Amino acid sequence: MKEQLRTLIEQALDRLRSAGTLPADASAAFVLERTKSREHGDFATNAALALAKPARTNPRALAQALVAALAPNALVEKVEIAGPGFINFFLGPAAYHQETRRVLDEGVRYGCNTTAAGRRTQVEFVSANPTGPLHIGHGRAAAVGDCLARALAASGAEVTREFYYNDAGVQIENLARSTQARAKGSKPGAADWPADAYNGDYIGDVAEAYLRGDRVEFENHVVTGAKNPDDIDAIRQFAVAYLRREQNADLAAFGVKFDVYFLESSLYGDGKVEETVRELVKHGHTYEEGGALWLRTTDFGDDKDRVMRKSDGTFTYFLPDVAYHLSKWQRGYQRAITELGADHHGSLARVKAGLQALDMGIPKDYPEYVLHQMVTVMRGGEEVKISKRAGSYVTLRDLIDEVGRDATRFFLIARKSDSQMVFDIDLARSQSNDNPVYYIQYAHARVCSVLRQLDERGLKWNRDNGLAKLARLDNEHESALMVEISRYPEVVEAAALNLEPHLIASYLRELANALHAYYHAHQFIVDDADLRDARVALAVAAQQALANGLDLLGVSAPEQM
RNA sequence: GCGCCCGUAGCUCAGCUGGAUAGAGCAUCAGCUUCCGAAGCUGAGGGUCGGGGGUUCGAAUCCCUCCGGGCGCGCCA
Repeated sequence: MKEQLRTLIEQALDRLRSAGTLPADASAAFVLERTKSREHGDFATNAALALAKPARTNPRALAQALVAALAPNALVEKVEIAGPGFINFFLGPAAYHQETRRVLDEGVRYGCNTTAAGRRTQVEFVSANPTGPLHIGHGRAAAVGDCLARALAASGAEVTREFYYNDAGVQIENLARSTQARAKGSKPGAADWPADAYNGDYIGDVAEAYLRGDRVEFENHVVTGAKNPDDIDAIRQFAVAYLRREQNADLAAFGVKFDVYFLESSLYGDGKVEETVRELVKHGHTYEEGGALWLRTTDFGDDKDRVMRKSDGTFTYFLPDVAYHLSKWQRGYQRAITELGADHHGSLARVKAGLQALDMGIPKDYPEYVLHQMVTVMRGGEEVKISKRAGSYVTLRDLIDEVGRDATRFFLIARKSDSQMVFDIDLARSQSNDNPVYYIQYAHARVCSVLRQLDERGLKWNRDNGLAKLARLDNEHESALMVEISRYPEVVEAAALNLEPHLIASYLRELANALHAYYHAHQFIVDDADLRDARVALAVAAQQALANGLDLLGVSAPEQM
C-alpha cells in the first residue's frame, strides 16, 4: 500500500525533473509516513519541504506542482496540501478493500516483504558459557535475537541462528574445579572450597549426577559420568555436557531453536586462531612489547591497543573473538548480527577493529549488533539480585514455569532492547488485564470464537461474498480496523530494517484494541448475509494479522483462552 | 577521568533517520452486559518530554553543556 504511494510520488518527481521544475540532480530523500490524525489523511509526505531548497522555490508552490504531476490513481481519493507544504493523501475505501483481500489471499505470508531478500544473514545470540543455568538476561537475549531472526526471515533474509560458546577457557576450569570440590564433599564456605568457585546449588546437582554415572545427551554428543572425583578431565566434560543440555532444554522450552552451535575450541582445532594471528601480523598492525603480542586497534578507532597473545603464550579472549567473526565472514554470511548484553559493548569495537586489521575487505560495519540492557527483577515488591557466583538468581526456567512462555517472551520483547527494564514477576504472572499479552491473544481468540458461533448457528461464512461486499463496511470502527491491519507490513519491515522487534509488540496492542473496539460497537453475526460475510471477512483479516504478528514474537495465538 | 546507553503522566514504557494539538497500559475517578466470551468497551483528570543554551520555517527527536542513573574501560571472560 505504502509502496504504491511511494512509487506514485517518485514518478511525479521524475516528471518535475524532466519538466525542469526540479533540477535533475535533486535528491529525493523524502519521508512518506502514516499521519497521526485522520484529518490529515492516511499518508503524508514532506517531499515538497525537503526539495524546496534545491528547486529554489517555496515548499507550498513545489507541493502544488508535485500534486499536479501526480498520475491519477484508483486508490487515492483526495490529495491536499497542508501546513508549510505537507502533502496529505486520502485513500479511498477501495485501497483498504484491496488490502483486506490481500490479507486473506496471502494468509500466513501477509506482511512479508523483500527488503532483505536473498541475503545470507546470521544472527548470533545468547552465546552463554556453559557454567550455569540461563538467567533472565539470557532470556532477554533469546527473545530479542529470536524475534529479530523471525522479522528478518519475514523480510526475505536467509537466516541462520547461531549460538557460540566457550568450552575450554578459564571459566570452564573454574566450573570443573567447583564440580570436583562438590564431588569430594566440600561446599561453599568450607575451608577447602576453591576461592573463585561457582557457589550455586546446581553445581551440587552436576556433581551428584556425575557420581551417579548419569548419561547426558546433547547436540549429538553423549557423555556418561565417570564417577571418579579425581578425574578432572572427565568432570569437565561431564559438567559442560550437563549444563549445555540444561541450557538447551530451557531454550527449547522458551521456543528458541538454533541452527548452529559453534564451539570456541573448534577455532583452535582447525587452526583458525593461528591463521588469524598470522594474518594480523602479516598486515603489520601488530607489535611486541613486554613479551606480549599486541594489536594496534587504535588504528581502527579503539581507545587503546589490545594484547592478543599474553607473555605466557596463551591468547586473550579477544583473539578467538576476532577469529570467530572472521569465520562468520568466511562462511559466507553477508550480514552478521550479534545480539549481546550492553556490558560487552566494548568488546565489539575491538572485534571490529580486529576484522579491519585483517585487511580482507570485510565491511566496516561488520558485524552489525543489537545490545540489550540489564533486566531488573522484582518479586514481592523487592528487587531480586542476580549473582551467579552467589547462586541466587532468577533463572529463565523459573520464569517460564512461573510466568509462562508467552508472557515471558512478550514482556522481554515489548521494550526497546537498549533501555533497561524492570521485570515484575508478580505482574507478569497475574492473569489479569494488567497483562498485555493476554489482551492480544484474547483478540485473536475472540475471532475464533465468532467463527465457532457461526458454525454453531449453522451459518456458513462465504468468504468470496464477504470480500465482494466490503463496501458495506462503512462505520468508523471498520475503517479504523482496516487501517490498523494495513499497517502490519510496514511494521514488519521497520522492525527488520531497524533491528527493533519491540515495534511488533506495540503494534499488536493497537491492532488488538481496534478489533476489541469494533467487536463491542457492532455485531458481526447479523441476519443480513452480505453484511455478515463482509464483517467476518474483516474480522478474519484482523485475526490473520494478529496471528502473523504473534508468530514473529514467538508467542502463541490461541483459539480460546 | 574516557566511551556507550538511558532520563517522557503517580508507576511501567512507546514516540527519537526533525514535522502538524506529546501517546499507551496500569493506577485513580465516572460509566457500559436481555446481544457473537467483560481476559472487553467508553469517558475524565494527570506532562516545564531531567535543566539550560544552540541549529531550523519547525526540536521529545539533531548539536553543545550541566544534573541524575546504568554499563564498560586487565597480559579476566
